[in-house]
Amino acid sequence: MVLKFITRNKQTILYGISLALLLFLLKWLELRFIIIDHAFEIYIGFIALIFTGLGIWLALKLSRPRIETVVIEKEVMVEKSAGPVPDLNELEKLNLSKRELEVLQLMADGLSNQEIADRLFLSLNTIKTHSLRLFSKMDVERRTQAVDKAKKLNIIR
Amino acid sequence: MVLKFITRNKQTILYGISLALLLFLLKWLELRFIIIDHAFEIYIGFIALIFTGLGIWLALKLSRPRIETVVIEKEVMVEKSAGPVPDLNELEKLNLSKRELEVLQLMADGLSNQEIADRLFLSLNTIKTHSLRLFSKMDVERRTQAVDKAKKLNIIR
DNA sequence: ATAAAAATCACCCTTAAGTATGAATGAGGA
DNA sequence: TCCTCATTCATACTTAAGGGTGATTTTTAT
Repeated sequence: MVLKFITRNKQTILYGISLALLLFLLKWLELRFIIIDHAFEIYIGFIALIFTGLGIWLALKLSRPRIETVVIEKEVMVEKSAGPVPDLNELEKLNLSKRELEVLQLMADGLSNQEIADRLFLSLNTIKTHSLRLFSKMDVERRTQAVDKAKKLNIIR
Repeated sequence: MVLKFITRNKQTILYGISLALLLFLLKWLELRFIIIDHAFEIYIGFIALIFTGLGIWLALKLSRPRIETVVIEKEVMVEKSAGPVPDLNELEKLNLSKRELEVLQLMADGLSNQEIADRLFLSLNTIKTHSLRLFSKMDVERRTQAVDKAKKLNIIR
């Protein structure tokens, strides 16, 4: 019972002990500097202890428990929207060339620029230019964004 | 040995040190106010305030927050297709942690590491480590591959 | 209580990706 | 024919991503 209390409040007890030690230190310093008034020191220490306790009590009483919200997503099946294929319209709007679309598809398959270059028997620099024009036309900045957008528009598989 | 003690009781020691600083401050103020004279009530009030604050701080630091679990059901639209959903099995095989999955999802949305870090209030380095572990677990080398694979396994939307 | 796993962050280094600019070539339309 | 555009490639630069190692802290499970 007592042991359990001790283990559970280990830190608080340690705090109390260190406080005691500090008061002793203060006492020692008091002697050193010959600035006296025992009653005053003790009084102050007492006040400090009491109000620390008050603070702790206040905090424990007033603090609202942290609420962890667990969101359970309930899946609801819904028909895949937008009908069969909004492909062609969107694709033409973007005005991508054959090569650019090819590069885009390979990007979506997770290939690096070098791998795309090897696959298409092109230079790495060429792939870079294609991808830059591609990003520009699709109004994105990264291949990951391009792939995401392209998939959402259904212009690639 | 000593080092271990220090690391283990770091918090308590920090409390002790800050308390010591506080007491020194009070000592100094005491000298000041004694010279000014008859500011006793103010002094006491000051101490009371400070130690109440200290107590509150201590309590908030030391007390483990009570956690209330609130379950909210949230309906989410899901595409009907995607076949028989090999989700959970595959997902568990990969043994991804919550964070890793979160990072993966944000990668799939085309965010850069920096943007993911900002979104999750984490360091860029943290995102890097998460993504490295992720790539390792998924047996891929690039974010684009990871996203592609994850989508094929239906472990992300 | 203690071990294990998850999560966080740092530092350093290498490689890939992205940016800017310029230029040559070839096919097809005006 | 002349012009446009797609395609190809280069050089040089900046930034982001990937990779390795180690440390601390928090959470979880035993």
